Amino acid sequence: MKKEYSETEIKIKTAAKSLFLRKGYSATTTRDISKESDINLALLNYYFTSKKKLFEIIMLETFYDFISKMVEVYNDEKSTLEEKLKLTSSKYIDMIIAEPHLPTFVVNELKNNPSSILKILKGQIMESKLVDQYNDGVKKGVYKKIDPIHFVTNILSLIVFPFISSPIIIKMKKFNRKEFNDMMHERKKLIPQWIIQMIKK
Amino acid sequence: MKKEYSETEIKIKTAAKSLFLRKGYSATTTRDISKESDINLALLNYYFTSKKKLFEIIMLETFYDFISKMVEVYNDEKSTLEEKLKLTSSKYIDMIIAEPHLPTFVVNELKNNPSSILKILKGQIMESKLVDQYNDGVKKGVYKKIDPIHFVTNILSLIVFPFISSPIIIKMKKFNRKEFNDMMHERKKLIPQWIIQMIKK
DNA sequence: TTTTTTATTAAACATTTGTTTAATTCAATT
DNA sequence: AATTGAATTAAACAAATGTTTAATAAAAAA
Repeated sequence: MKKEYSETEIKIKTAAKSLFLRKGYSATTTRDISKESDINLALLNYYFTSKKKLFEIIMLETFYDFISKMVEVYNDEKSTLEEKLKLTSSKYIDMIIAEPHLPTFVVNELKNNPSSILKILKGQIMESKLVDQYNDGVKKGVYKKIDPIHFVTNILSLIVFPFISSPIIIKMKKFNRKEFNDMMHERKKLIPQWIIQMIKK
Repeated sequence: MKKEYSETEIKIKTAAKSLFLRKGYSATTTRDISKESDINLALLNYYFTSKKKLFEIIMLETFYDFISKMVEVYNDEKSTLEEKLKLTSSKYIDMIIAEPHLPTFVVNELKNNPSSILKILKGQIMESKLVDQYNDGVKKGVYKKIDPIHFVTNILSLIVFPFISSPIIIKMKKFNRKEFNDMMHERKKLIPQWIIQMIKK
């Protein structure tokens, strides 16, 4: 399944990923990539055929990472619903702090080319252990009976959206980057609490 | 303050807005705009000097609309906090259903050119009546004492993020557009309830 | 009507961009 | 050491793109 990449290929991919994430597909030129990776321009096409093909490889890998991280936690057999919430918040917030351009990148590709991305997404989320646990709670009468899509959506919204709107938050609160990140670390604890309150009867 | 635009200028602006929202700045060409608006290519520069200038005009107008809608409701003197939540959810969800490309457009510009957008954003949100009402609730001991930035962020997150991730939701639930919009209409009622539960002690 | 200003057009211009070619260097194999 | 194939390079190519020019048409002013 996995392809072995040579040193040069990795150099190209690394630079390309960084640029595509920061500036998007159209605004990134092949010469940008060759410069940033310090390889000859022609090698891009030599190894990856075209800018488009290179982009697709990077995009699929990135999106795959993004989804797997979630699915892993959601399907853990041992943990409770609340533990899953805590772990998801924590993992995702750390992940995005490390790569702040990730959300907008995913969002844009979702819009520009949904089909190719969504191939990766099967029933892993709506049929996950987490959703089972939510439905159990509904049956037992401890959680409100609402379509679990709202539950799943709300988790991601509260985690991801603040990053996307970080320039607004930073401006409103006169934050610097560090202060913003601290706020996000704070949310690791808050989001699971909020979600529980939202679903409890 | 406002400029009077001629018929041709409006044709250009309308086409350009539609394209910029759908495809973004870089992926939209001046020839695209001239074709879609059915005007001669040179008229774009004749009236708006450059693609960049045209984009800035459109972007500022769009962002201004986006913020004003929020600020209006947030600063209403007569309504309660809960009423403000209801009205915000309702207005924003309708607004984005009517123009689904708006969130990603704003998000991208926020990322690419935060300064020019954020000029519009003064203290209108953190010093709004809504935040006052929240702080009053905290003082009275009915709301939890948490930085109001979380409160404000959560409202926007729960409203806007589902649109941004609509392709994922549509895929997970095998929705069509209409079914997705129905889900969003449902959230008009749910979001205010959720927010209240989140802040209540 | 004549003149002057404004609006519109087709064509051209200079860059930029993705990709290819053909030559050269490097590494492995014989 | 000679040969073969892969890797790298500089240069070139064609197409796309933002912008300008110079000519014409239309509208407004004289």
